[in-house]
This record gives sequence, C-alpha cells and structure tokens, in this order.
Amino acid sequence: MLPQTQSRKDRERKAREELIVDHARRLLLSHGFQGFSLDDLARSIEYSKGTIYQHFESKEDLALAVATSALKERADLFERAARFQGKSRERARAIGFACCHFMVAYPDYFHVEMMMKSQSFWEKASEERRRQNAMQAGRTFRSMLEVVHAGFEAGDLSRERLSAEEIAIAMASVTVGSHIMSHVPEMRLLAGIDDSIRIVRQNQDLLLDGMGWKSLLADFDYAATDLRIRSEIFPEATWFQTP
Amino acid sequence: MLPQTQSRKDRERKAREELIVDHARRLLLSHGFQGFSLDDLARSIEYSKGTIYQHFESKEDLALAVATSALKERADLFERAARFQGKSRERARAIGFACCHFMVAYPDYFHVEMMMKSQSFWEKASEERRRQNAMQAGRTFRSMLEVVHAGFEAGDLSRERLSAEEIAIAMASVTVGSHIMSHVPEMRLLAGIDDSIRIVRQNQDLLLDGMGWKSLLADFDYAATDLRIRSEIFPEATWFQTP
DNA sequence: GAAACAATTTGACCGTCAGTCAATTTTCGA
DNA sequence: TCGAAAATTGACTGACGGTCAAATTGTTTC
Repeated sequence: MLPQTQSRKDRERKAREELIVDHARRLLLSHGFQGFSLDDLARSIEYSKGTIYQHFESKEDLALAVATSALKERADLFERAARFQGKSRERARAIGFACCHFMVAYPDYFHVEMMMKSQSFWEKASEERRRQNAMQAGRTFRSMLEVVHAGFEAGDLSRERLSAEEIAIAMASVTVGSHIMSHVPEMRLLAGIDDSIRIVRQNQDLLLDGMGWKSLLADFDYAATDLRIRSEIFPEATWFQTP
Repeated sequence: MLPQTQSRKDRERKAREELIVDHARRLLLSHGFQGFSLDDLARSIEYSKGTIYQHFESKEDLALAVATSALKERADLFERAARFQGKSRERARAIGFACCHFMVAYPDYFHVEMMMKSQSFWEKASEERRRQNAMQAGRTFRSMLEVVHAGFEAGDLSRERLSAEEIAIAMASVTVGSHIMSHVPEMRLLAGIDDSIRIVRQNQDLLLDGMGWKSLLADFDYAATDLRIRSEIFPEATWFQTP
C-alpha cells in the first residue's frame, strides 16, 4: 500500500469526522444532548449509525468532540486577546472581551458546556478525546496566566496576595458564573436583566478592581481601549456597542 | 366522605410524595439524571412506576421536585444568614458562608443544579413545580437584596454605581462560577486547587472589595466576624477552619 | 354483612434510542 | 480479473420513559 493511498484515506477519514462533528453540532445545539438522536444524525450525514461508531465510541464521546472543537475556537480567541498591545489590565480586558465575543458567536454553546459538567459524562468519553479537550482548556488557561504575569511584572498587580493561578481561576469563575446567572430565566425576571453581556463585563470589572489590578476602573477610562480591542483584535465583533 | 378521611388521605399522599422525593434524591445524586431509572426508583420505594406518575408528570418533574427541596434548604440558610447582627458587609459575608455551608452539606447537589441549566429540562416539568422552584429562588434572592439595601442605607456601599439587583446578581454569579470552576478536574490540575471552599470565599471577597463594599478586606480583620457567624448562625458547620 | 360503586395501584406493554455485529459491499494489490 | 481485506450497513438487542386496561383496595349503601 502506497503512502499516497494511506494519506488519501487519512484525509477522507478526517473529512468525514469533520462532517459528523459539524452535523452533530447543529443537532446538539438545536435539540440538546438528550434530544439529539444518532439515527437522526446518521440520516443527516447519509452514513449509517455503524459508521459513526467507527469514529466515536459513544454519544458522549461525539458530544465531547463537538465541545472540544468549540473550545479550540475559544482558545484561539484567547490567544489573540492576550497578544493585545497595551497595559496588563487592558490585555485582561481583551480576554474578557474574547469571552463575550464567544458568547455571542455561539449563543447555544452554553448548553453544551453545562452538559459537560454533569458527572458520568466524562467517563463515557474516550481517553484521547478527553486529552484533546484538556489541551484546549490548557491553552485558554495559559493565555490568562500570561496576562497575569505581565501584570505582576509591570507592577499593576500585587504578587503578594494571590498566586497567578488563583487570579486566573477568579477571572474564569466570574465570567462563567455571570454567563450562567444572566441566562437563568428566573434571575432575568427577578433582577430585570436584559443585556447578559453587560452583566458579564460589569462583573469582570468588579473582580479585577477587587484584586487591585491597575488601572482601576475609577482611575482610567477604558472606552478608547475597548474601541482598540474591537478594531485590532475582534474586527468581526458585531455586538460591541460604544456606550 | 368525612373531612377526617380526606385529610388522612392527603397526609398519606404527602408522606408518599416525600418518600418518593427522598429516594429519588439518593438515586439522582449517586447516578446522575441520566443514570437513574424510574424502574429502580419504583423497586426502591416498593410502589409501582404507575404510582410515581400519580405524583409527577415526568422524570424531569420529579427531578425538579428534588432540586426544589434542596433549594428550600438553601433559602432557609440564606434567611438565617441575612439575619446576622452586624455591619452590612458582615451580613453579606454570612450569606457567602451560607453558600459554602450548603456546598459542604450537599456536595453532590452541584450536579443536580447543573442538570437544571440544560434546555428542555424546564419545559418537561409541571407548571406548579416550576412555580414552587421560582418561589424558593425568590427567597434566596430577597435575602441578598435585603443585605444590599442595608449596605446602601448604612453608606457602606455606593448607590450610584450599581443597582441592588446588579449587586445581588454579581454575588450569586461569582459564587456559582467559583463553585463550578473549582470542581472542574482540569482546573484543579492546572491551578493546583485543593480547597474549593477557600477559592469560593476568596473570590467572593474580591468581588465585594471591587464594589467598594465597606469595610474592605484590607481595612478590617474578619476573623472574629467569621467565628461569630459560625457560632451564631451555623453552629452545625463542621468544615469551618480558623486560619 | 354483602353488594355496588369509586378510587387507587399495578405491571405488562409501547415506542424510542444507544449501541452491536453478522452480512454485504467496496477497495485495492496481485 | 480475482480474491482477500477493509469499510459499510441496518436489523437487532436491551434498557428506559411513559401509558393504560385490568386488578385490587377502599367506601358507601341497604
């Protein structure tokens, strides 16, 4: 068997895996994990169910592949954001911007992430797929750490109180939590929320201020920074409104 | 039919509903939503599946009843915490304490809450059950609002920047988010987390500081407050460690 | 106390769906 | 062109949520 042939097969296999993941994403987002059936997916991709199982060892494994493909895009956004030329807090702000941009670009991906937090999900996915997911998660985390260390080095952020990891966790926590809470229908009602993104960004700001990450919101007008972030890093962002 | 008889039947019905919810809680927490089967539950309570459906109109409806029963306990904790005699930020701290206490008392309830965020869950539950859940959620939210307003009135917290609802949402967001992130295995690995509760409380502190909710952590030693919260409000808390 | 009637409980049964695997079709080197 | 190996298929299985006619239990009436 020629290497040429082997590689063509590899390419075909990869292409089909992408086909499956693409269709699975659509079905998963529109019907949720429970609501989406592999029979429907098989019909949609015009292959049999058996063929799907050539690529994925369970429904969970496939869903994790979908989740990881989205996480990869998020990691790309984070790396772009971390490269923003500016003061450390501006770069942290760019990462917050990246989160919001992702939120808007994949509004239903939220449910996929929720699904992944449920126990018994991970144990049904393959080792390899879990590894790939962890790798993309690592990329997002490293982007945050990079900016935190920049803050340390510039003296914008105290090294004494919290470790870089604790700060990164805090940034991730407030973002995830705000995203979730601002989407809970009861909360939207109780608190009269109309704009989820505003809530997320506001809470990110509060947290970074709480860490004493300079320049504090009270000492600096970030309007110009936001415009630069948008034009330089996320020109495709359509949601961003100047206040 | 005598009223006496009717009320005995009502009591029996209520008792059985509690029996079902209690067993469902155990199965739900140990196997997760997908993993727990109504046939198992029927066997466990020694009634048939049909009888379960006399009380709950779907598996989701039953799971929501379990969730609401736990949420009620949380609301109880929040109301106790809000009653703490002290400065507004100390009372906010007591609510944070209540969250952590709940986290420790129901370590697996986390997964139940995650399940509830997934789409298509709510629409399969009954109107009445959703209403009860919203009521308990309202109690927790009102406890937070009460403390926020106390902060406004005492001048510990600025009325200008954020609304009471926005502040309450922020408190809830950082807590939920920190809880989730500090339980994600990858995060624990990447950030070297060993103590989830410390992370949650730390992030709560950062956020309240970020809002400028006096007294800031830098200006006041909350160690004595924590001891009082523990002894006065949560004497049953076994997890609390003095630093 | 028995019969008639009402309410409750039951579990066999249904449709659906994740996952399997023997049979079939396609691929590809000889 | 042929035959072996690889890929594909879809009927089948078991499990599960949900239903409902039949059986059982409880209540009222005479």
